[in-house]
This record gives sequence, C-alpha cells and structure tokens, in this order.
Amino acid sequence: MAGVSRGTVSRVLNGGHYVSSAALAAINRAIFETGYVVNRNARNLVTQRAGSVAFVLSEPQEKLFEDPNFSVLLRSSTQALAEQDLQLVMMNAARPDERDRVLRYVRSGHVDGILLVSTHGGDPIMNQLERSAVPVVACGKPLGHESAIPYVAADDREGARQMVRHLVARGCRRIATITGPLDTPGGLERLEGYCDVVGRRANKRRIANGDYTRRGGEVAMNDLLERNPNLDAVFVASDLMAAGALAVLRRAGRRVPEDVAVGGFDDSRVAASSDPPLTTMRQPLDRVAAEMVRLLLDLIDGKDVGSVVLPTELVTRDSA
Amino acid sequence: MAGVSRGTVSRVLNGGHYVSSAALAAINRAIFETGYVVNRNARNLVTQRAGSVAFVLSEPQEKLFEDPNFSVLLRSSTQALAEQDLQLVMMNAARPDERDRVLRYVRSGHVDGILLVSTHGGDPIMNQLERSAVPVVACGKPLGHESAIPYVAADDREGARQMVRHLVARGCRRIATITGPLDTPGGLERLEGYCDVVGRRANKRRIANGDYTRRGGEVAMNDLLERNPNLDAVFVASDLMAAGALAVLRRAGRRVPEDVAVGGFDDSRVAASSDPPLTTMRQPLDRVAAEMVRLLLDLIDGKDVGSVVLPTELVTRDSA
DNA sequence: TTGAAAGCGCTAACAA
DNA sequence: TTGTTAGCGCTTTCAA
Repeated sequence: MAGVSRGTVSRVLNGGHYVSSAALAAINRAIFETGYVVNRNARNLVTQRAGSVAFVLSEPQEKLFEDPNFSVLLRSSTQALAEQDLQLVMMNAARPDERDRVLRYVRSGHVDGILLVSTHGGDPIMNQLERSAVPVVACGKPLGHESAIPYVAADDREGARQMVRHLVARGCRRIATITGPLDTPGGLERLEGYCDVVGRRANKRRIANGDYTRRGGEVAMNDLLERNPNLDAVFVASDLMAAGALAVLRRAGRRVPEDVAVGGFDDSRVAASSDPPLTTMRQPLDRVAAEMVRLLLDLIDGKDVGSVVLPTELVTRDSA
Repeated sequence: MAGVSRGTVSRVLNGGHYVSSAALAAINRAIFETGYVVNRNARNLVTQRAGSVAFVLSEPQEKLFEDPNFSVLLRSSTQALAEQDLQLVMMNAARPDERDRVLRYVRSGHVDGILLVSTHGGDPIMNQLERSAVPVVACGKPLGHESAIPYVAADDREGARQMVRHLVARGCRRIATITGPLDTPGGLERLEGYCDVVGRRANKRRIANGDYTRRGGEVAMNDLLERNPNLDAVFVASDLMAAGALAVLRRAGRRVPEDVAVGGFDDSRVAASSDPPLTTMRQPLDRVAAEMVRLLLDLIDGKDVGSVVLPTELVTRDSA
C-alpha cells in the first residue's frame, strides 16, 4: 500500500534506519490509515523471543491474599515491563503440579525471563530454575542460591537495626521481636538486625516467630506478653503482624507507645491506618520492581549482573 | 526422529486422532527423549490464536493495593486459565496512556479475550472495548453496558437485603449504611438492597458514602455517628470499610454488637481478624473467576453467552 | 537505500 | 492412517 517492499516496512518497524524519508512518510501514513499492527507471533517466531516475562509466585495461595506487598510488586512490575513493551504473564507455583507447569512453560521458551517472587529457603523451584538456563531474577535473597540467582532486596538487616536503634533511642530497654518465617530472607535478616543491636546473646524469651499474617502476629504477641510481662517495646517484622500485635496489646490494657512501643516493617497500607498509626521501615517496593526488571533485561541481553540491595527508610508515626 | 512426517507429529500434538498406535508410541518416545515442546509462536501464528487472556485492571492503582478482592480474583483467574492452557497477561488500564496501550495490544490480536475487572460507570474503556470486537467478560455489572458486555457478579442486591434483614432480626431499628462508590455496581446495588429492606423512603441521614478504603470507612462512620447519635446498626458495603468503622465505634465508646451491630460485605481476610470478628456476606470470588473464564472461552468460540449472577452467603461472626 | 528471497516452526487441507 | 504441501506474517540476509 505504501508502494514499498515488506523489507522496507520491516525496517521502519524496527527503528527506521536505512530508510529514505519519503519511504518512511509513506509507510507511516499507510500504517496510520490501515491501523496496522505487527503480529507478535510472527515476529517472535522469527526473532526467537517471547516478548513476555513470567511473574512466578512461589507461595501458598493464602499469602497472596493477605500480604499487600505482593500487589505493589505486581503492579510496579507490570508497569516497568510495559515500558519496555514486555508483557507480564502471571503464574502460580505453590503446588508441585503448578511448579511443573511453570517449568515446562519457561523451558519451552514461552517467556524471555522470570521474576521470581517470595521463595522460601529450600523451595525446589530454585534448583530447577537454576538448571534450566532461563534468565531469573529473584525478589529478596534466594536463600541457598544467592550466588546463582541475582536478586533485588531491601536492606532487611540494616532496616531492622535502624528500627531497633530507634526503639533504644526512645529509652526502651526490654525490646522483644516478632520475626517472619525463618526460612524467608525477611524473617532471617530482620532477626539478625535485631540481634545486631540488642546483642548477640539476645534473650531467647524475647523472640517469637510469626508467619507474616495478622493472626500470626496476635499469637506471637500473646506469647511474648506471657513470657515477658515487663517488656517495653517490640519490633515486628511486618506491618500486618504488627497490626495483630497492636490489637493484643490493646486488649491487654497496654498503651502504645507509652507502655509498649511497637515498630513495624514494610510501610504497607495497614501501617497508616492502624490504631495507633505504625512507626515502620519503608521498603521501596516500586524501586525493587523496577530494578528487578532492569536486571532481568540485562540478563536476557547476556550481560553479567550483580544483585541489588536497596536502602530502607524509617517512617515515624505514633506507635514508637 | 520417530521416522514419521511432521504432519503425523502435529496430529499427535493435537489430540492424536487418526494416528496408528505404532506411530503414536514412536512419536511419544521421541518427544520424551528429546524433551521436545511445541513452539507457541509458530502454532499461534498459523492458528491465529494468542493462547493468552488479558486481565485488565481498570482501576486507580491504590485500590489494588488495599483491596484483597483483587488478589483473590487474580489468583483464581490465573488458575482457571491455566487449566485450559491459557496464560493470564496482567495489564493496568487506569491512566489514559495505559488504556491506549491495552487497546492497541488487544486489537492487534495479542490476546484471545479480556477479563475486565473493576470498572466504574462511565469508564471509557468499556466503550472502546465494545467497539473493538474482542471477547470481553466483566467482573461485576458493567454499568451502562450490561447488555453489551457479559458479566459475572455476586448478587449484591440480594446479599445486602439478607444482611439488613439479619440486622432487623437482631432487633435493630435504626440501621444506617456506608455505601461503596456510587459509580460502581457494588456501591449502587448494595445500597439498593439496603433500601429494599428499610423502605424506599430511607432516611437520607442514615446513608454515608465510602470509597472501599479503610479510611473511607472511618470518615463515613464518624459522619454517621454525628448525624445519628442513636443508631443501633450499620451495614457497611465492604469489610475493609467495616474495619475502619469498627475502629471509630471503639474510639467513640460504642460496644459492638451490643450498642451498634456492624455488618460487612465480602468476607475477605480482614473480616475474620477484625476486632470483633465481622459478620459479613461472603462473595464466592473463586467461582466468579471460574465463571468468567468459562464465559470468555464460550465467547471466544463464537457462542452466545449470558451473564451470571452468583448467590452470596451470610457469615455470622461476632459483630452482628 | 531498497527489493527479493529464504525461512522461523507449526497446522491443515489434500491426496494417497 | 499417512505424507506432502502451502502458507501463517514477520525479520534478515544478500544483491542490487
């Protein structure tokens, strides 16, 4: 229709180099008038690329429901990929059959790479992915695979330190902590950071394990209160658990922050709307997503990439 | 490698009809030994299908973060599609530029259909989609396009009626309501259901508008208390807003449910973990997702489909 | 700067 | 039941 060959049109579609301005104009007009759009299947068939990236959620279903972090990560990733004209293909990989499906899918070249979210240490998918030579970037340290799988993470350990130091600076002396699951990087590193400040031989009684759910936070807080009736602060490894802890403290008649100061982690939505509003560590999840996409693209291009650790930021509200 | 032609292999790949068992065995062995997988781009190029479905979220970003319903819907849809060997491609369409991208993408045949989630009345994407002849199924009544776009929804109106009747049965006589945004089907229909029970000429003072956020629920509840100091129940159109309302009532010194009974809607996670646990209407979001996928597949196959309205269920906890 | 031609890996019609 | 063949719509040499 523009009176030129397919080859010339293709050149215009792919940057417009080595095309005369006359041809360029004619082609663009034809494209506009016909509403032409390239057929991705045809293009990807010949270029051997997929034009999409899998967002693999390796986590039991319930978590996704409750944890607002996932949603933020998902949205930010979708957006960062869209800017590169890549599509995000969502995949669950919690159950073994789902994992198989994901592996089959990615191995057959249906995606150019993988954003791997929320892996527990020992998650079999990491081994399998490592063997399959597909570009992968993890969100958070992939425990046990730190050197093989590049990752983007918030500085959990330093963030925890900062929060506990903040509690110390407030005058708190009997500081407890509610951890995340200890097979997750966040669970582990935030506990490490806590120990860094309160001392290596931290009082075991002041450590309770949670599971990143609100109810888990309640259970852990009850536990903590029972074992340490005189505690004056608690560092909670996620805002959602902190919200649960807040409810327990209120029921126990402890004022926050006067009797017990509470510090959270994430700066998720719940932090601002809890009662009292939570002092917490902000994780830059939008930047995490953007960096993950950047690393993945480099990886796809065959470049060597390192991991990225992003700083966290103390957000002071009323709870501490 | 199996000693047969590509045509025969293709037949095996697509159901194995008209293939001798000897050939079938040889081909399957070859497939197994070589780890062969079909190239989707090539297949889709010739079959003119995409093998994927867009999950289009037509909603300002913040909502996604806070509303747990989206996550449930997303996960359930991913799973229902996976069972049909279809991929879910996630797309945001809140901003005009994002809408354009989505439209360009779907019009060029990159997806076989669209799951449209969370549309406000007057959302321009509905008009544009309607014109573009791509199969679309909406989640919740697409206000203003009910006859053109098939949808799957929970029975909001009847659900609201049931809840308000429940409050009446408890002995409540001054029942207020906090609505969702009135340009959304949930906002509108749940208010209708409320009016169905309390009477068509409902006391305007007892109606406050919310926006499905927790903070919106707080603001509305404050409002309601101020205008109706003696109310004895409130039906809140979402659990998240109800959680906000609960916090306000507590601060105001009202006991729930003794002084004020509170009924929510959704039966999302927050319902079980609020204080006190919420009595609410369960929306079968997993079934909603499954039905949406079913309708969409029928639509893609060229069948005529109707809309589906699924029943809700009263979940009685402590708040009412 | 352009056009011609080959071919990406597959399905589907047809003939055998 | 099978093999042959003709494309699907694009990119990418290569020659001009």
